[in-house]
Amino acid sequence: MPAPLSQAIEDYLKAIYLIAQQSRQVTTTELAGRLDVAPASVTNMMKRLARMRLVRHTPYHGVALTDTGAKVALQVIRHHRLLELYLSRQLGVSIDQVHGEADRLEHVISEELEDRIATALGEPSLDPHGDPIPTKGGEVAATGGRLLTEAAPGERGVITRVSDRDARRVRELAAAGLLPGAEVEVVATGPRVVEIRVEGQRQRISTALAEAVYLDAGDRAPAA
Amino acid sequence: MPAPLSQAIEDYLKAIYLIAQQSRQVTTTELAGRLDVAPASVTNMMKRLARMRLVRHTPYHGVALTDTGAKVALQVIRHHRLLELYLSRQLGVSIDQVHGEADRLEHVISEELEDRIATALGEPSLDPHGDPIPTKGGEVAATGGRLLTEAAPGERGVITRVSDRDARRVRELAAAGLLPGAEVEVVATGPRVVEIRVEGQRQRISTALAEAVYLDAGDRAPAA
DNA sequence: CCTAAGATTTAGCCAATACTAATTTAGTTT
DNA sequence: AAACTAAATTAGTATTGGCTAAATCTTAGG
Repeated sequence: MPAPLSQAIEDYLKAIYLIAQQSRQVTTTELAGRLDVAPASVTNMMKRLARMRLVRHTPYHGVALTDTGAKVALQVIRHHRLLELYLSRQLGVSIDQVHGEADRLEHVISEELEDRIATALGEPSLDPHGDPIPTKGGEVAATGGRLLTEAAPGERGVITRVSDRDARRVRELAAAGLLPGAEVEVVATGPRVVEIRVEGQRQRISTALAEAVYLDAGDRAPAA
Repeated sequence: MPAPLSQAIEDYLKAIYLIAQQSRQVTTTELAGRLDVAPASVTNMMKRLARMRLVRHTPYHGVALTDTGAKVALQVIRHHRLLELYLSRQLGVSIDQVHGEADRLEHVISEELEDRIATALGEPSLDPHGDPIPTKGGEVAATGGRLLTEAAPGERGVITRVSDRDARRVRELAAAGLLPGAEVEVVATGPRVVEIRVEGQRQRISTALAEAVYLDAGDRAPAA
């Protein structure tokens, strides 16, 4: 079997995967920002990962995961999301904290523990933020849905996903009742603020916050 | 707050604590053996830990934890034993595997998660091997009990503790029904083999195996 | 009381992973 | 097309934590 990969390597691969989902280019700076590391450190690591055939690196033009690299990334993401759900559901860890906790645990759980957690949760397919949990084989369900900020006034839908990147933002979303499953109707949109109705309650939230919320592909028109 | 200590440092402190429980001297070689590391590496680390005031190091004569060092060690051991119990009880991880799993998890769980685990378990005081779980304040119950190998034929007692150092040995103990709570009667002792009755069943086990088993301070004489 | 064996430490080295500062490249602007 | 800017890379350095080989200390036996 191959030598186990370091936590640092797993973090880089995960970050590359997640960035690649949103932009066609995975740049050095983007990675550096995401990992809170100097750009030079990223370049360094990219050369190492390329030598290990975990990424393909075109100097000055970004990196992409190889198949092997993607496998690793998906396995780490599976750990992460299973742990998030487990911590939330079985141990009552609050939704804004599960991400940070899982970021550390994801690197140290065994295959066996991963299986037991998945079984205990009933082989779930979504984490508490609505992100899909990759299968052991590395398949991931597509994440559909439209941005709350891109819905027109009058539209309504059910929240399917919220970004888990920043714990504070998640805490604010939770406080506003904006978590997966909640029903939202857009009342009015402005450049800085969005007015919505959540589970009957009228609310105004900042556009920044609303940008972390995704709705299902549901009705464009309000129900009668 | 102080910078968080590395996993390596935590491992050294834990090992020093555990060795100190059994021998008055904590030697370089003993540590090297326990941590599976070269003796020179231990010396190196001892100097570092001494500079950090986590241990007192008398060159050529061993180390001892400072109060600060002992606090850290006990906190790590608390994590370890809570996790062992949690994994065993809530996730069904087998008793010979919990130790290895906990060895990795112990370094990454937050204070908050520690608390939630302790609460979920009802603030337990013993781990699955019968080792006491230190309190948050760093108190540890004394581990009494006599070695199974030192009991005379005819004596009986309840197993209070088994060594968890080697997974294979624990697996053998589990297979023989020799886990904390089991009632044992010593039938005969020899240099290589011990004959016992466990929960009614006659068994012969190697002395090496029996050396990992501790009985309560109970009856020296067999019940009528 | 001296010496050899065994334990410990020292010296010098390496890999992983990060940093800053300096340089180079790519892409855009005039 | 020259020049500028932003991004990326290179060069050189530090720290952590490990290693081997060589030197040194402790201690038990003779």
